[in-house]
Amino acid sequence: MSVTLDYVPQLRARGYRMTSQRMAILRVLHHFGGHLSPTQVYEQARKQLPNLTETTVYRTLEFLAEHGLARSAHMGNGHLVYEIAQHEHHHLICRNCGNTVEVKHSLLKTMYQKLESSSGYKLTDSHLTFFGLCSDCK
Amino acid sequence: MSVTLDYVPQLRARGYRMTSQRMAILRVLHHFGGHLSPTQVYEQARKQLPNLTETTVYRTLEFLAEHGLARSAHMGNGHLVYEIAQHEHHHLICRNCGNTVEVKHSLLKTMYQKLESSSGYKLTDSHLTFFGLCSDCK
DNA sequence: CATGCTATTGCAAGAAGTTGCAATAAGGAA
DNA sequence: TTCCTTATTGCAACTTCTTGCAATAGCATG
Ligand SMILES: [Mn+2]
Ligand SMILES: [Mn+2]
Ligand SMILES: [Zn+2]
Ligand SMILES: [Zn+2]
Repeated sequence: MSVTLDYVPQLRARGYRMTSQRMAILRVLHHFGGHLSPTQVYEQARKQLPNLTETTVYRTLEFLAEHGLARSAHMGNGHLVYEIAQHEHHHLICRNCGNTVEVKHSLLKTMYQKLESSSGYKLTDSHLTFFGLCSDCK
Repeated sequence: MSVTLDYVPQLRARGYRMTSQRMAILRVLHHFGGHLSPTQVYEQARKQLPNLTETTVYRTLEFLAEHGLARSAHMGNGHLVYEIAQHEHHHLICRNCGNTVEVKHSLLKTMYQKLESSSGYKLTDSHLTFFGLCSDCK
């Protein structure tokens, strides 16, 4: 069965609706797997839904991220990219050559706990971007 | 002596120049202390330098961050803010009420080391933004 | 299946951020 | 001081992102 239908109950339960626009965008994110910019999502999703607008893409991506169906990340230039929400992970990018490595969340787990107990906050996000110099560039 | 002049040798050594635009922007960042959006920097700096353009502000802020005189941070909406580079710190923001707390870098130190040894990267950045729910909101 | 409520979308206008290029002005050298 | 190189800026055109509002369409209810 269609991947996107799995999300319907999640939305309904919170009073939201599944629309053709949301389905198309979820399908794009799910199929591509990696990070996509709003414009890239727009280009892809438009193939399925020609009268989709960029406005809706921006609003939908933000909506999906807010409700845990997608994750956003900034890749250094101040622009957000999005991906389908799956396993928790982070990114490490070389400032010089742009090479990127995925970071397991388990590496940050104890730090997250320290942060939570010292601040009283409950951390919700696990999709950070770190910057550094890779072994070749440093 | 003027704060901004202290930066001159740092720039010269790398082949860059100190300009009235850079001075004005550094003065604004230094005087304000906290995070400012490019537009806010523009508004302030323009008081000293009426024919400054927004283009130059964007390019200058990026330049200053790239060379360690300023730090950038994204505050959740995908937009960058800037501040003068001083002590290393991070931020923790409540997704619900927007309340923010400063996080000491020392809390992340051992995690940074783990990350470095497991990835082979040398981490350059210490100005992250974490998201969560504050004690009132969670 | 028809109706009504309201979440969601598209449109239009505007704000924010980017880029190429020619003119300007730091600042090293003579 | 004057000259010269080239880093830096301003301008104009463009792309990306945001917002208010009226029209549309999910979907719950009867
Ligand atoms: Mn990711
Ligand atoms: Mn900060
Ligand atoms: Zn590298
Ligand atoms: Zn809160």
